[in-house]
Amino acid sequence: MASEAVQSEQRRAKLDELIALGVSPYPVRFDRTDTVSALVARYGETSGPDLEAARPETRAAGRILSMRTFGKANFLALSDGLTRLQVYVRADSMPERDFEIFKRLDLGDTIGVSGRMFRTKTNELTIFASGIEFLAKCLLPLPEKWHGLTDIETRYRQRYLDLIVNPDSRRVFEARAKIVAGIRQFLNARGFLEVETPMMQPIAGGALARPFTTHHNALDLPLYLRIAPELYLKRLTVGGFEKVYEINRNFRNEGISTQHNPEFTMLEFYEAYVDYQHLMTMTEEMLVDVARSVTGGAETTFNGHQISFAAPFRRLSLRHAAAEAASERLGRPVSEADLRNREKAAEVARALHFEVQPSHGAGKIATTIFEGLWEDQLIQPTFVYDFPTEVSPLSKQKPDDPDTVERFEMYAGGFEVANGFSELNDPVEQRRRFEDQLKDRAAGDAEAHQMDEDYVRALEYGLPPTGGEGIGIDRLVMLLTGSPSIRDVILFPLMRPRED
RNA sequence: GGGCCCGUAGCUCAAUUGGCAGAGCAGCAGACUCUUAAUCUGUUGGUUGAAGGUUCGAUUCCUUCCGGGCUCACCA
Repeated sequence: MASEAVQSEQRRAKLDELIALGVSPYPVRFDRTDTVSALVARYGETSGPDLEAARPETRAAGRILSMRTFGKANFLALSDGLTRLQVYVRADSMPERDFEIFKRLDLGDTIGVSGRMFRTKTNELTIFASGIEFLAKCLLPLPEKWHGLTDIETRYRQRYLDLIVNPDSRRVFEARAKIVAGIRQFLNARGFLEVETPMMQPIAGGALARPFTTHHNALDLPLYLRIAPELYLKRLTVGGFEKVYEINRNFRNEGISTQHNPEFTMLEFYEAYVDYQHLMTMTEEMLVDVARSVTGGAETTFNGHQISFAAPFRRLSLRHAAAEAASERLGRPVSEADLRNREKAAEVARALHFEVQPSHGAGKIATTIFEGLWEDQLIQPTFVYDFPTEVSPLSKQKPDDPDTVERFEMYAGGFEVANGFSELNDPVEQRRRFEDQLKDRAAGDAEAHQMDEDYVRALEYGLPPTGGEGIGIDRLVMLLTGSPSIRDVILFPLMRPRED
């Protein structure tokens, strides 16, 4: 029998044999002199004769990912997770005890190898083993060596297995780390201060979304997992931190899709004395900088599209673009003025088969039309700017147009990546906007903003003119790594628990 | 939450119109002193996601449930 349970039994039996030989089954440490990656980096270009002359000694460790045995001459592939290196094992070149260990090894076991570097007859860089130490047992059979692990569900549920056998998966998460590091470097170099603000908040503000709820026992206090750090970061700008940012998790109790995970990572940054125009320029600089650090250039391939982060990004005025697309779709003229008129805008939306709720004003309807007609076509990085005030409770109005705010969203790959605006810093107007939100809330909109008295008070102390922006890190990583699902760029995406 | 699709050995996949559940890898036993998905000989391994139903007979058809994928809605 060789079901999984039986194979596991067989592996355990080999471990018991090692114990009987006096081998420690789970030793505490192995003093390696080099990682496998370091050895390949150092000797990857060194010729066989040069290695024979130098005979460099090493102690390396890793997981066995393949074995080819020939009785007396044996080869195995040792991996440090990042790189593979061949090990040559022969009975007459190591203590008998070490060869007894070797004979009882399974694919997936972790070992330490001491020996010297050389090249085989086929010129492959190899450790000529003079000793083997057993370091950890793999009690379960690994996925197949050639096809790897392709089952999507298993890859997400058992990410460790995915990482062992699928190097491409590992590369995505290495790229993710580079992207985040690149963003920090970019902001730090410009004098931004990284801060941490509450994940648990008495009022879930800063965005329009349903929160997760929790409870603090000692204080008997209902709390929300934050949906955004925005209102806390702006309090810090009131406090005199003129350039702040935070890279951390947000939690939104909404649907799961290829572009949504209930917890996701967001960069938010705020800079005093700048407006949304400045933010757009800065975003172009940041993204091309980060793209270069990951892909080597400004280009990436996503869902079969070649995407370029080279500046300048396309710019579309929301109402203008919505009117233009609606005109084209309906075959009759629709003007921006029409989209500012509630009745006319609603009529256009219905003609386009978009849902219009009684509580929706002209601004919400114009935004719905825009998103419905444009969003999935915005493959190249595009700034959509000048949003209706109605859908932007925290943004500052344009000086000459109170129905429009200085706000933009950046789209790429067919979805929203960033959202930024000139911050509303008039406490009277902010209170009025919150009150509008409360009306929506009373009308049943669970995503409408709550009143935050302390935030209004902070504004009363005076927030300087400030620009602020959020960038969805997961989505940016999707674009820069060519990953079609957000679950491919989150190590442990949320899954429904499975009964084992 | 709605619609469509998927679930067969540890892994990757087959199975004709409803007619004996199979292969490769891994495993096990053996051969082999430079292999590269090593090769060769032999061999183990299945509650076909679960429970019902139709049928002489179900991996196959039907129902329900479980898990997943895509998509729509919500949203970032």
